[in-house]
Amino acid sequence: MERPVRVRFAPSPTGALHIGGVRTALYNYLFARQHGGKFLVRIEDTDQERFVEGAEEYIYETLHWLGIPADESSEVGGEYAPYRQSERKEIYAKYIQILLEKGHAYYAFDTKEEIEDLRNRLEAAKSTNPSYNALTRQQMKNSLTLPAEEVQRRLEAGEPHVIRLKTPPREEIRFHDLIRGAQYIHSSTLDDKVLIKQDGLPTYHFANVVDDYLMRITHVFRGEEWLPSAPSHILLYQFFGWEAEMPLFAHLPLILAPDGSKLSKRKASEYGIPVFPLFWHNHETQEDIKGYRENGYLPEALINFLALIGWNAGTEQEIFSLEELVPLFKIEQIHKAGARFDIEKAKWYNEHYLRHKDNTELASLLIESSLLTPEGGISAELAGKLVVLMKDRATFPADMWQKVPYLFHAPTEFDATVTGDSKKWHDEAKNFIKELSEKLTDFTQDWTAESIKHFIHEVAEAKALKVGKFMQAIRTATTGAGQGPDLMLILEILGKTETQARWARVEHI
RNA sequence: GGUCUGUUCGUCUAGGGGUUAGGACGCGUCCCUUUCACGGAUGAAACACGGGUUCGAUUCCCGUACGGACUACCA
Repeated sequence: MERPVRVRFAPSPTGALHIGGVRTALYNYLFARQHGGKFLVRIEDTDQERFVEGAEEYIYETLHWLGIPADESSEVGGEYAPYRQSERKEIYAKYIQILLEKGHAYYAFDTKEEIEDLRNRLEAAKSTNPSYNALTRQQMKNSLTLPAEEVQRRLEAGEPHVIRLKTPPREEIRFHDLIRGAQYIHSSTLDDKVLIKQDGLPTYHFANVVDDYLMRITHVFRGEEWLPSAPSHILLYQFFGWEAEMPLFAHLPLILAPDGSKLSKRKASEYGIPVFPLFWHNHETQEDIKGYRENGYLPEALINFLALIGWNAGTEQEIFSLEELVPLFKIEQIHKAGARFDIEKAKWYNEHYLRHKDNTELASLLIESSLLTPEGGISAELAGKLVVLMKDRATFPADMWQKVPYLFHAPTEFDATVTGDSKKWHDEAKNFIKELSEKLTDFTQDWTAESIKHFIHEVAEAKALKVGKFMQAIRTATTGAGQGPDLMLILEILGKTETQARWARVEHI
């Protein structure tokens, strides 16, 4: 009875993948790996009107970037191909026939206007279930109410129609959700879902059940938004006689905006939260939107952060690699309530992984982050030094050069909390800096942080002065900022000539 | 409106009939440090409300309030 675990991530290529979808994919991946099963990606492209060019490639690029690729997909193929629903049309046609023959589905010829009329009437009458359902279908134009000959005639004449699920009027539907436990829903609250649309393609409700069955899916992880329609899916499994092979369901809590509402694109940008994993160009609005990757988030940080939204190992551990997550992930530990997105914590994870990253790797990330900017083409040598200088004070790779503009341009403004403070900025300090610049002419050693430090100390000692008293003044005169990373390393990066020039200018500050 | 679903520090969460209700992010203070940051230490900060059940409820039950999802020939 134990079947090999097979889970699927079933995104719809209607635009860039949403961050919530990324988490769903991650949970699917973790579960599959843990059980030595298969993780598949099935493209749910049955809505031709909403199809967006490039969206499918985007999904795969995201999974590759995060290191959670699919075992079977429309990209790599697999035993149960095709994995694109638009290519499975005949399969659905065959299976809907079974339902039709068994009397669990029926043809409906109603126009959109007629359906809208029905809803308006029912709402006006304060119906508790104002929909096309087991009760109201009696008043509509369908193969249940029309004479068989007329149905036949309409079908042969090619009249537009849909095929609907014949929901039983009074039946308790029960199923077990792995996260929420036992679910009981009365069929009288359901509607007769459209299974096959007028264009001949199936709706999600139908395609998803048929495909999950055919692809031997054992567990369905999907967003909470599917919970209300799950009973209709259960009905489908029952009508097909597939209960024994029905997958177990786990409806994941939603990821919410900081204010507790749905994390929409608009809401997200309002709070400075990226919603997309990668860069996305919206052809409709001509909008370019940066993703987590372009913002400088590391994949391991995103994975760790996402995994902990709505799930917890039950320990006090906060840092998990993908590999660590695999054996630990438990459905029972998935939270029921929606979780608000906390960008500060995401940044903290990024800082953590940044600090633990290999310097060479960081240097190439840094260079990459500068490529399309005026500073572009930061040399490997400079990048290496910047990493040492800035690793501990950066949230994103680009911070390592963006937070030190004075390394690229001499400052024109100087921190007034220093230059305006007579205890920190006085003639003695200015004279000392001036002297440093003059003495630098005779400096012949290698220009390194170490030798520079030695030099400054020597000059100070010769005059019986304490260096500490001038350090902040030197820093401000050099960088314009009263605070920052290691000054000696900054001077080393600046080079002797530039350092001397900046120091020489001290009297004009 | 209806159906479903949820509610522990500001946020993510652990816990579960008797606990000083634990951790993390963020915030405050201190230490380290030439500054800042890192790091370390430390502090403030929560069981939505009302009824039960019970010797005892934050924990179990029922309501209330407040969220959220769904209510398409979209997924």
